[in-house]
Amino acid sequence: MSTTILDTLLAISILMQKDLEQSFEASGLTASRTHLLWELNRLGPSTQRELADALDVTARNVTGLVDALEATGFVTRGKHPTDRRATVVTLTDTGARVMRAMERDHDELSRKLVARLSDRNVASVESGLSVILANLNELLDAASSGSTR
Amino acid sequence: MSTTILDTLLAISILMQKDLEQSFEASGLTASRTHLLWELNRLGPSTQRELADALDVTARNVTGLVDALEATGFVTRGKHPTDRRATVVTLTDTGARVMRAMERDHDELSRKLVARLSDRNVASVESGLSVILANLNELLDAASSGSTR
DNA sequence: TATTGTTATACTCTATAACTATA
DNA sequence: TATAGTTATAGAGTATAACAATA
Repeated sequence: MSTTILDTLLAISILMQKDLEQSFEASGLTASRTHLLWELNRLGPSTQRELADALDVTARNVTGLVDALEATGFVTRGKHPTDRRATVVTLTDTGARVMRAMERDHDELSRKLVARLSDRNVASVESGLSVILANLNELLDAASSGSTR
Repeated sequence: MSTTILDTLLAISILMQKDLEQSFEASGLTASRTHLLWELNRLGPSTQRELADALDVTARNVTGLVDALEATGFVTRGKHPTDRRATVVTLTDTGARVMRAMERDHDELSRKLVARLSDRNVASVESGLSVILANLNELLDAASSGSTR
């Protein structure tokens, strides 16, 4: 039996992760901490609760990640203007600089990924992958509604 | 700027992992333990050293995974016929049954993934992904030879 | 009463280093 | 000497539960 699209996609997943790791390991970051920084960069200054929701992890988990990122100088904790329970997490200059570098790496990977593919091929892969993504979303929706029923 | 192939592939990676998790979480397995079982199923009865190499983790790590899988009845440890230092890990009947179910889930996902795609589209996505996979391999080879230099 | 974030505790995965038994 | 696997130790990520401060 030949290799399927699923197997190729799984192989691609592993290699993409390895490639992205090289971006953040050089900065002394881990995958989870980078993920938090990525969301923080996307959302702008956020409470830990907002980050917990964005990352889909517990509040306790965010406390640990922010502790580590604060200790290593990537983010700072500040007071929330109106809610005295909440903490506002903000990128430091270092954090913002690292995120800009990461965005550049991301864009570069994006380009290199489709090297040796014609524009027409890129378009057909793009549309095919959109269908696959939609299929996956449907599968997971069906599964979760099934198990919740 | 529109969504790129990289972003779509990253989204697909996450959903594929979520879908596959449902296969093994129901059996009380974790991702790492499932990965070990998957390799063991592929290789047949193996020493822990062979598993460590296949999974690209340390020997210590395999000790822990095999401890857990042995305790929960998925594998057994046996003597190596000629090397008295080595341990041979084998799937139990339960382990083998779970792996057959996992293979069925894998095949089913493989089919459902490309639902609503014509055969011709599947072929063009398949060939496009092969090129992308090759591009990634080249990128990582270049990076590792660069950092080893 | 509900929410935000922390402390307390525990489990899994992972790694390095030192060690035992064997090769 | 080298290898297979274990013990010892440590760090990261994750989770649940109890709690204090605040809403």
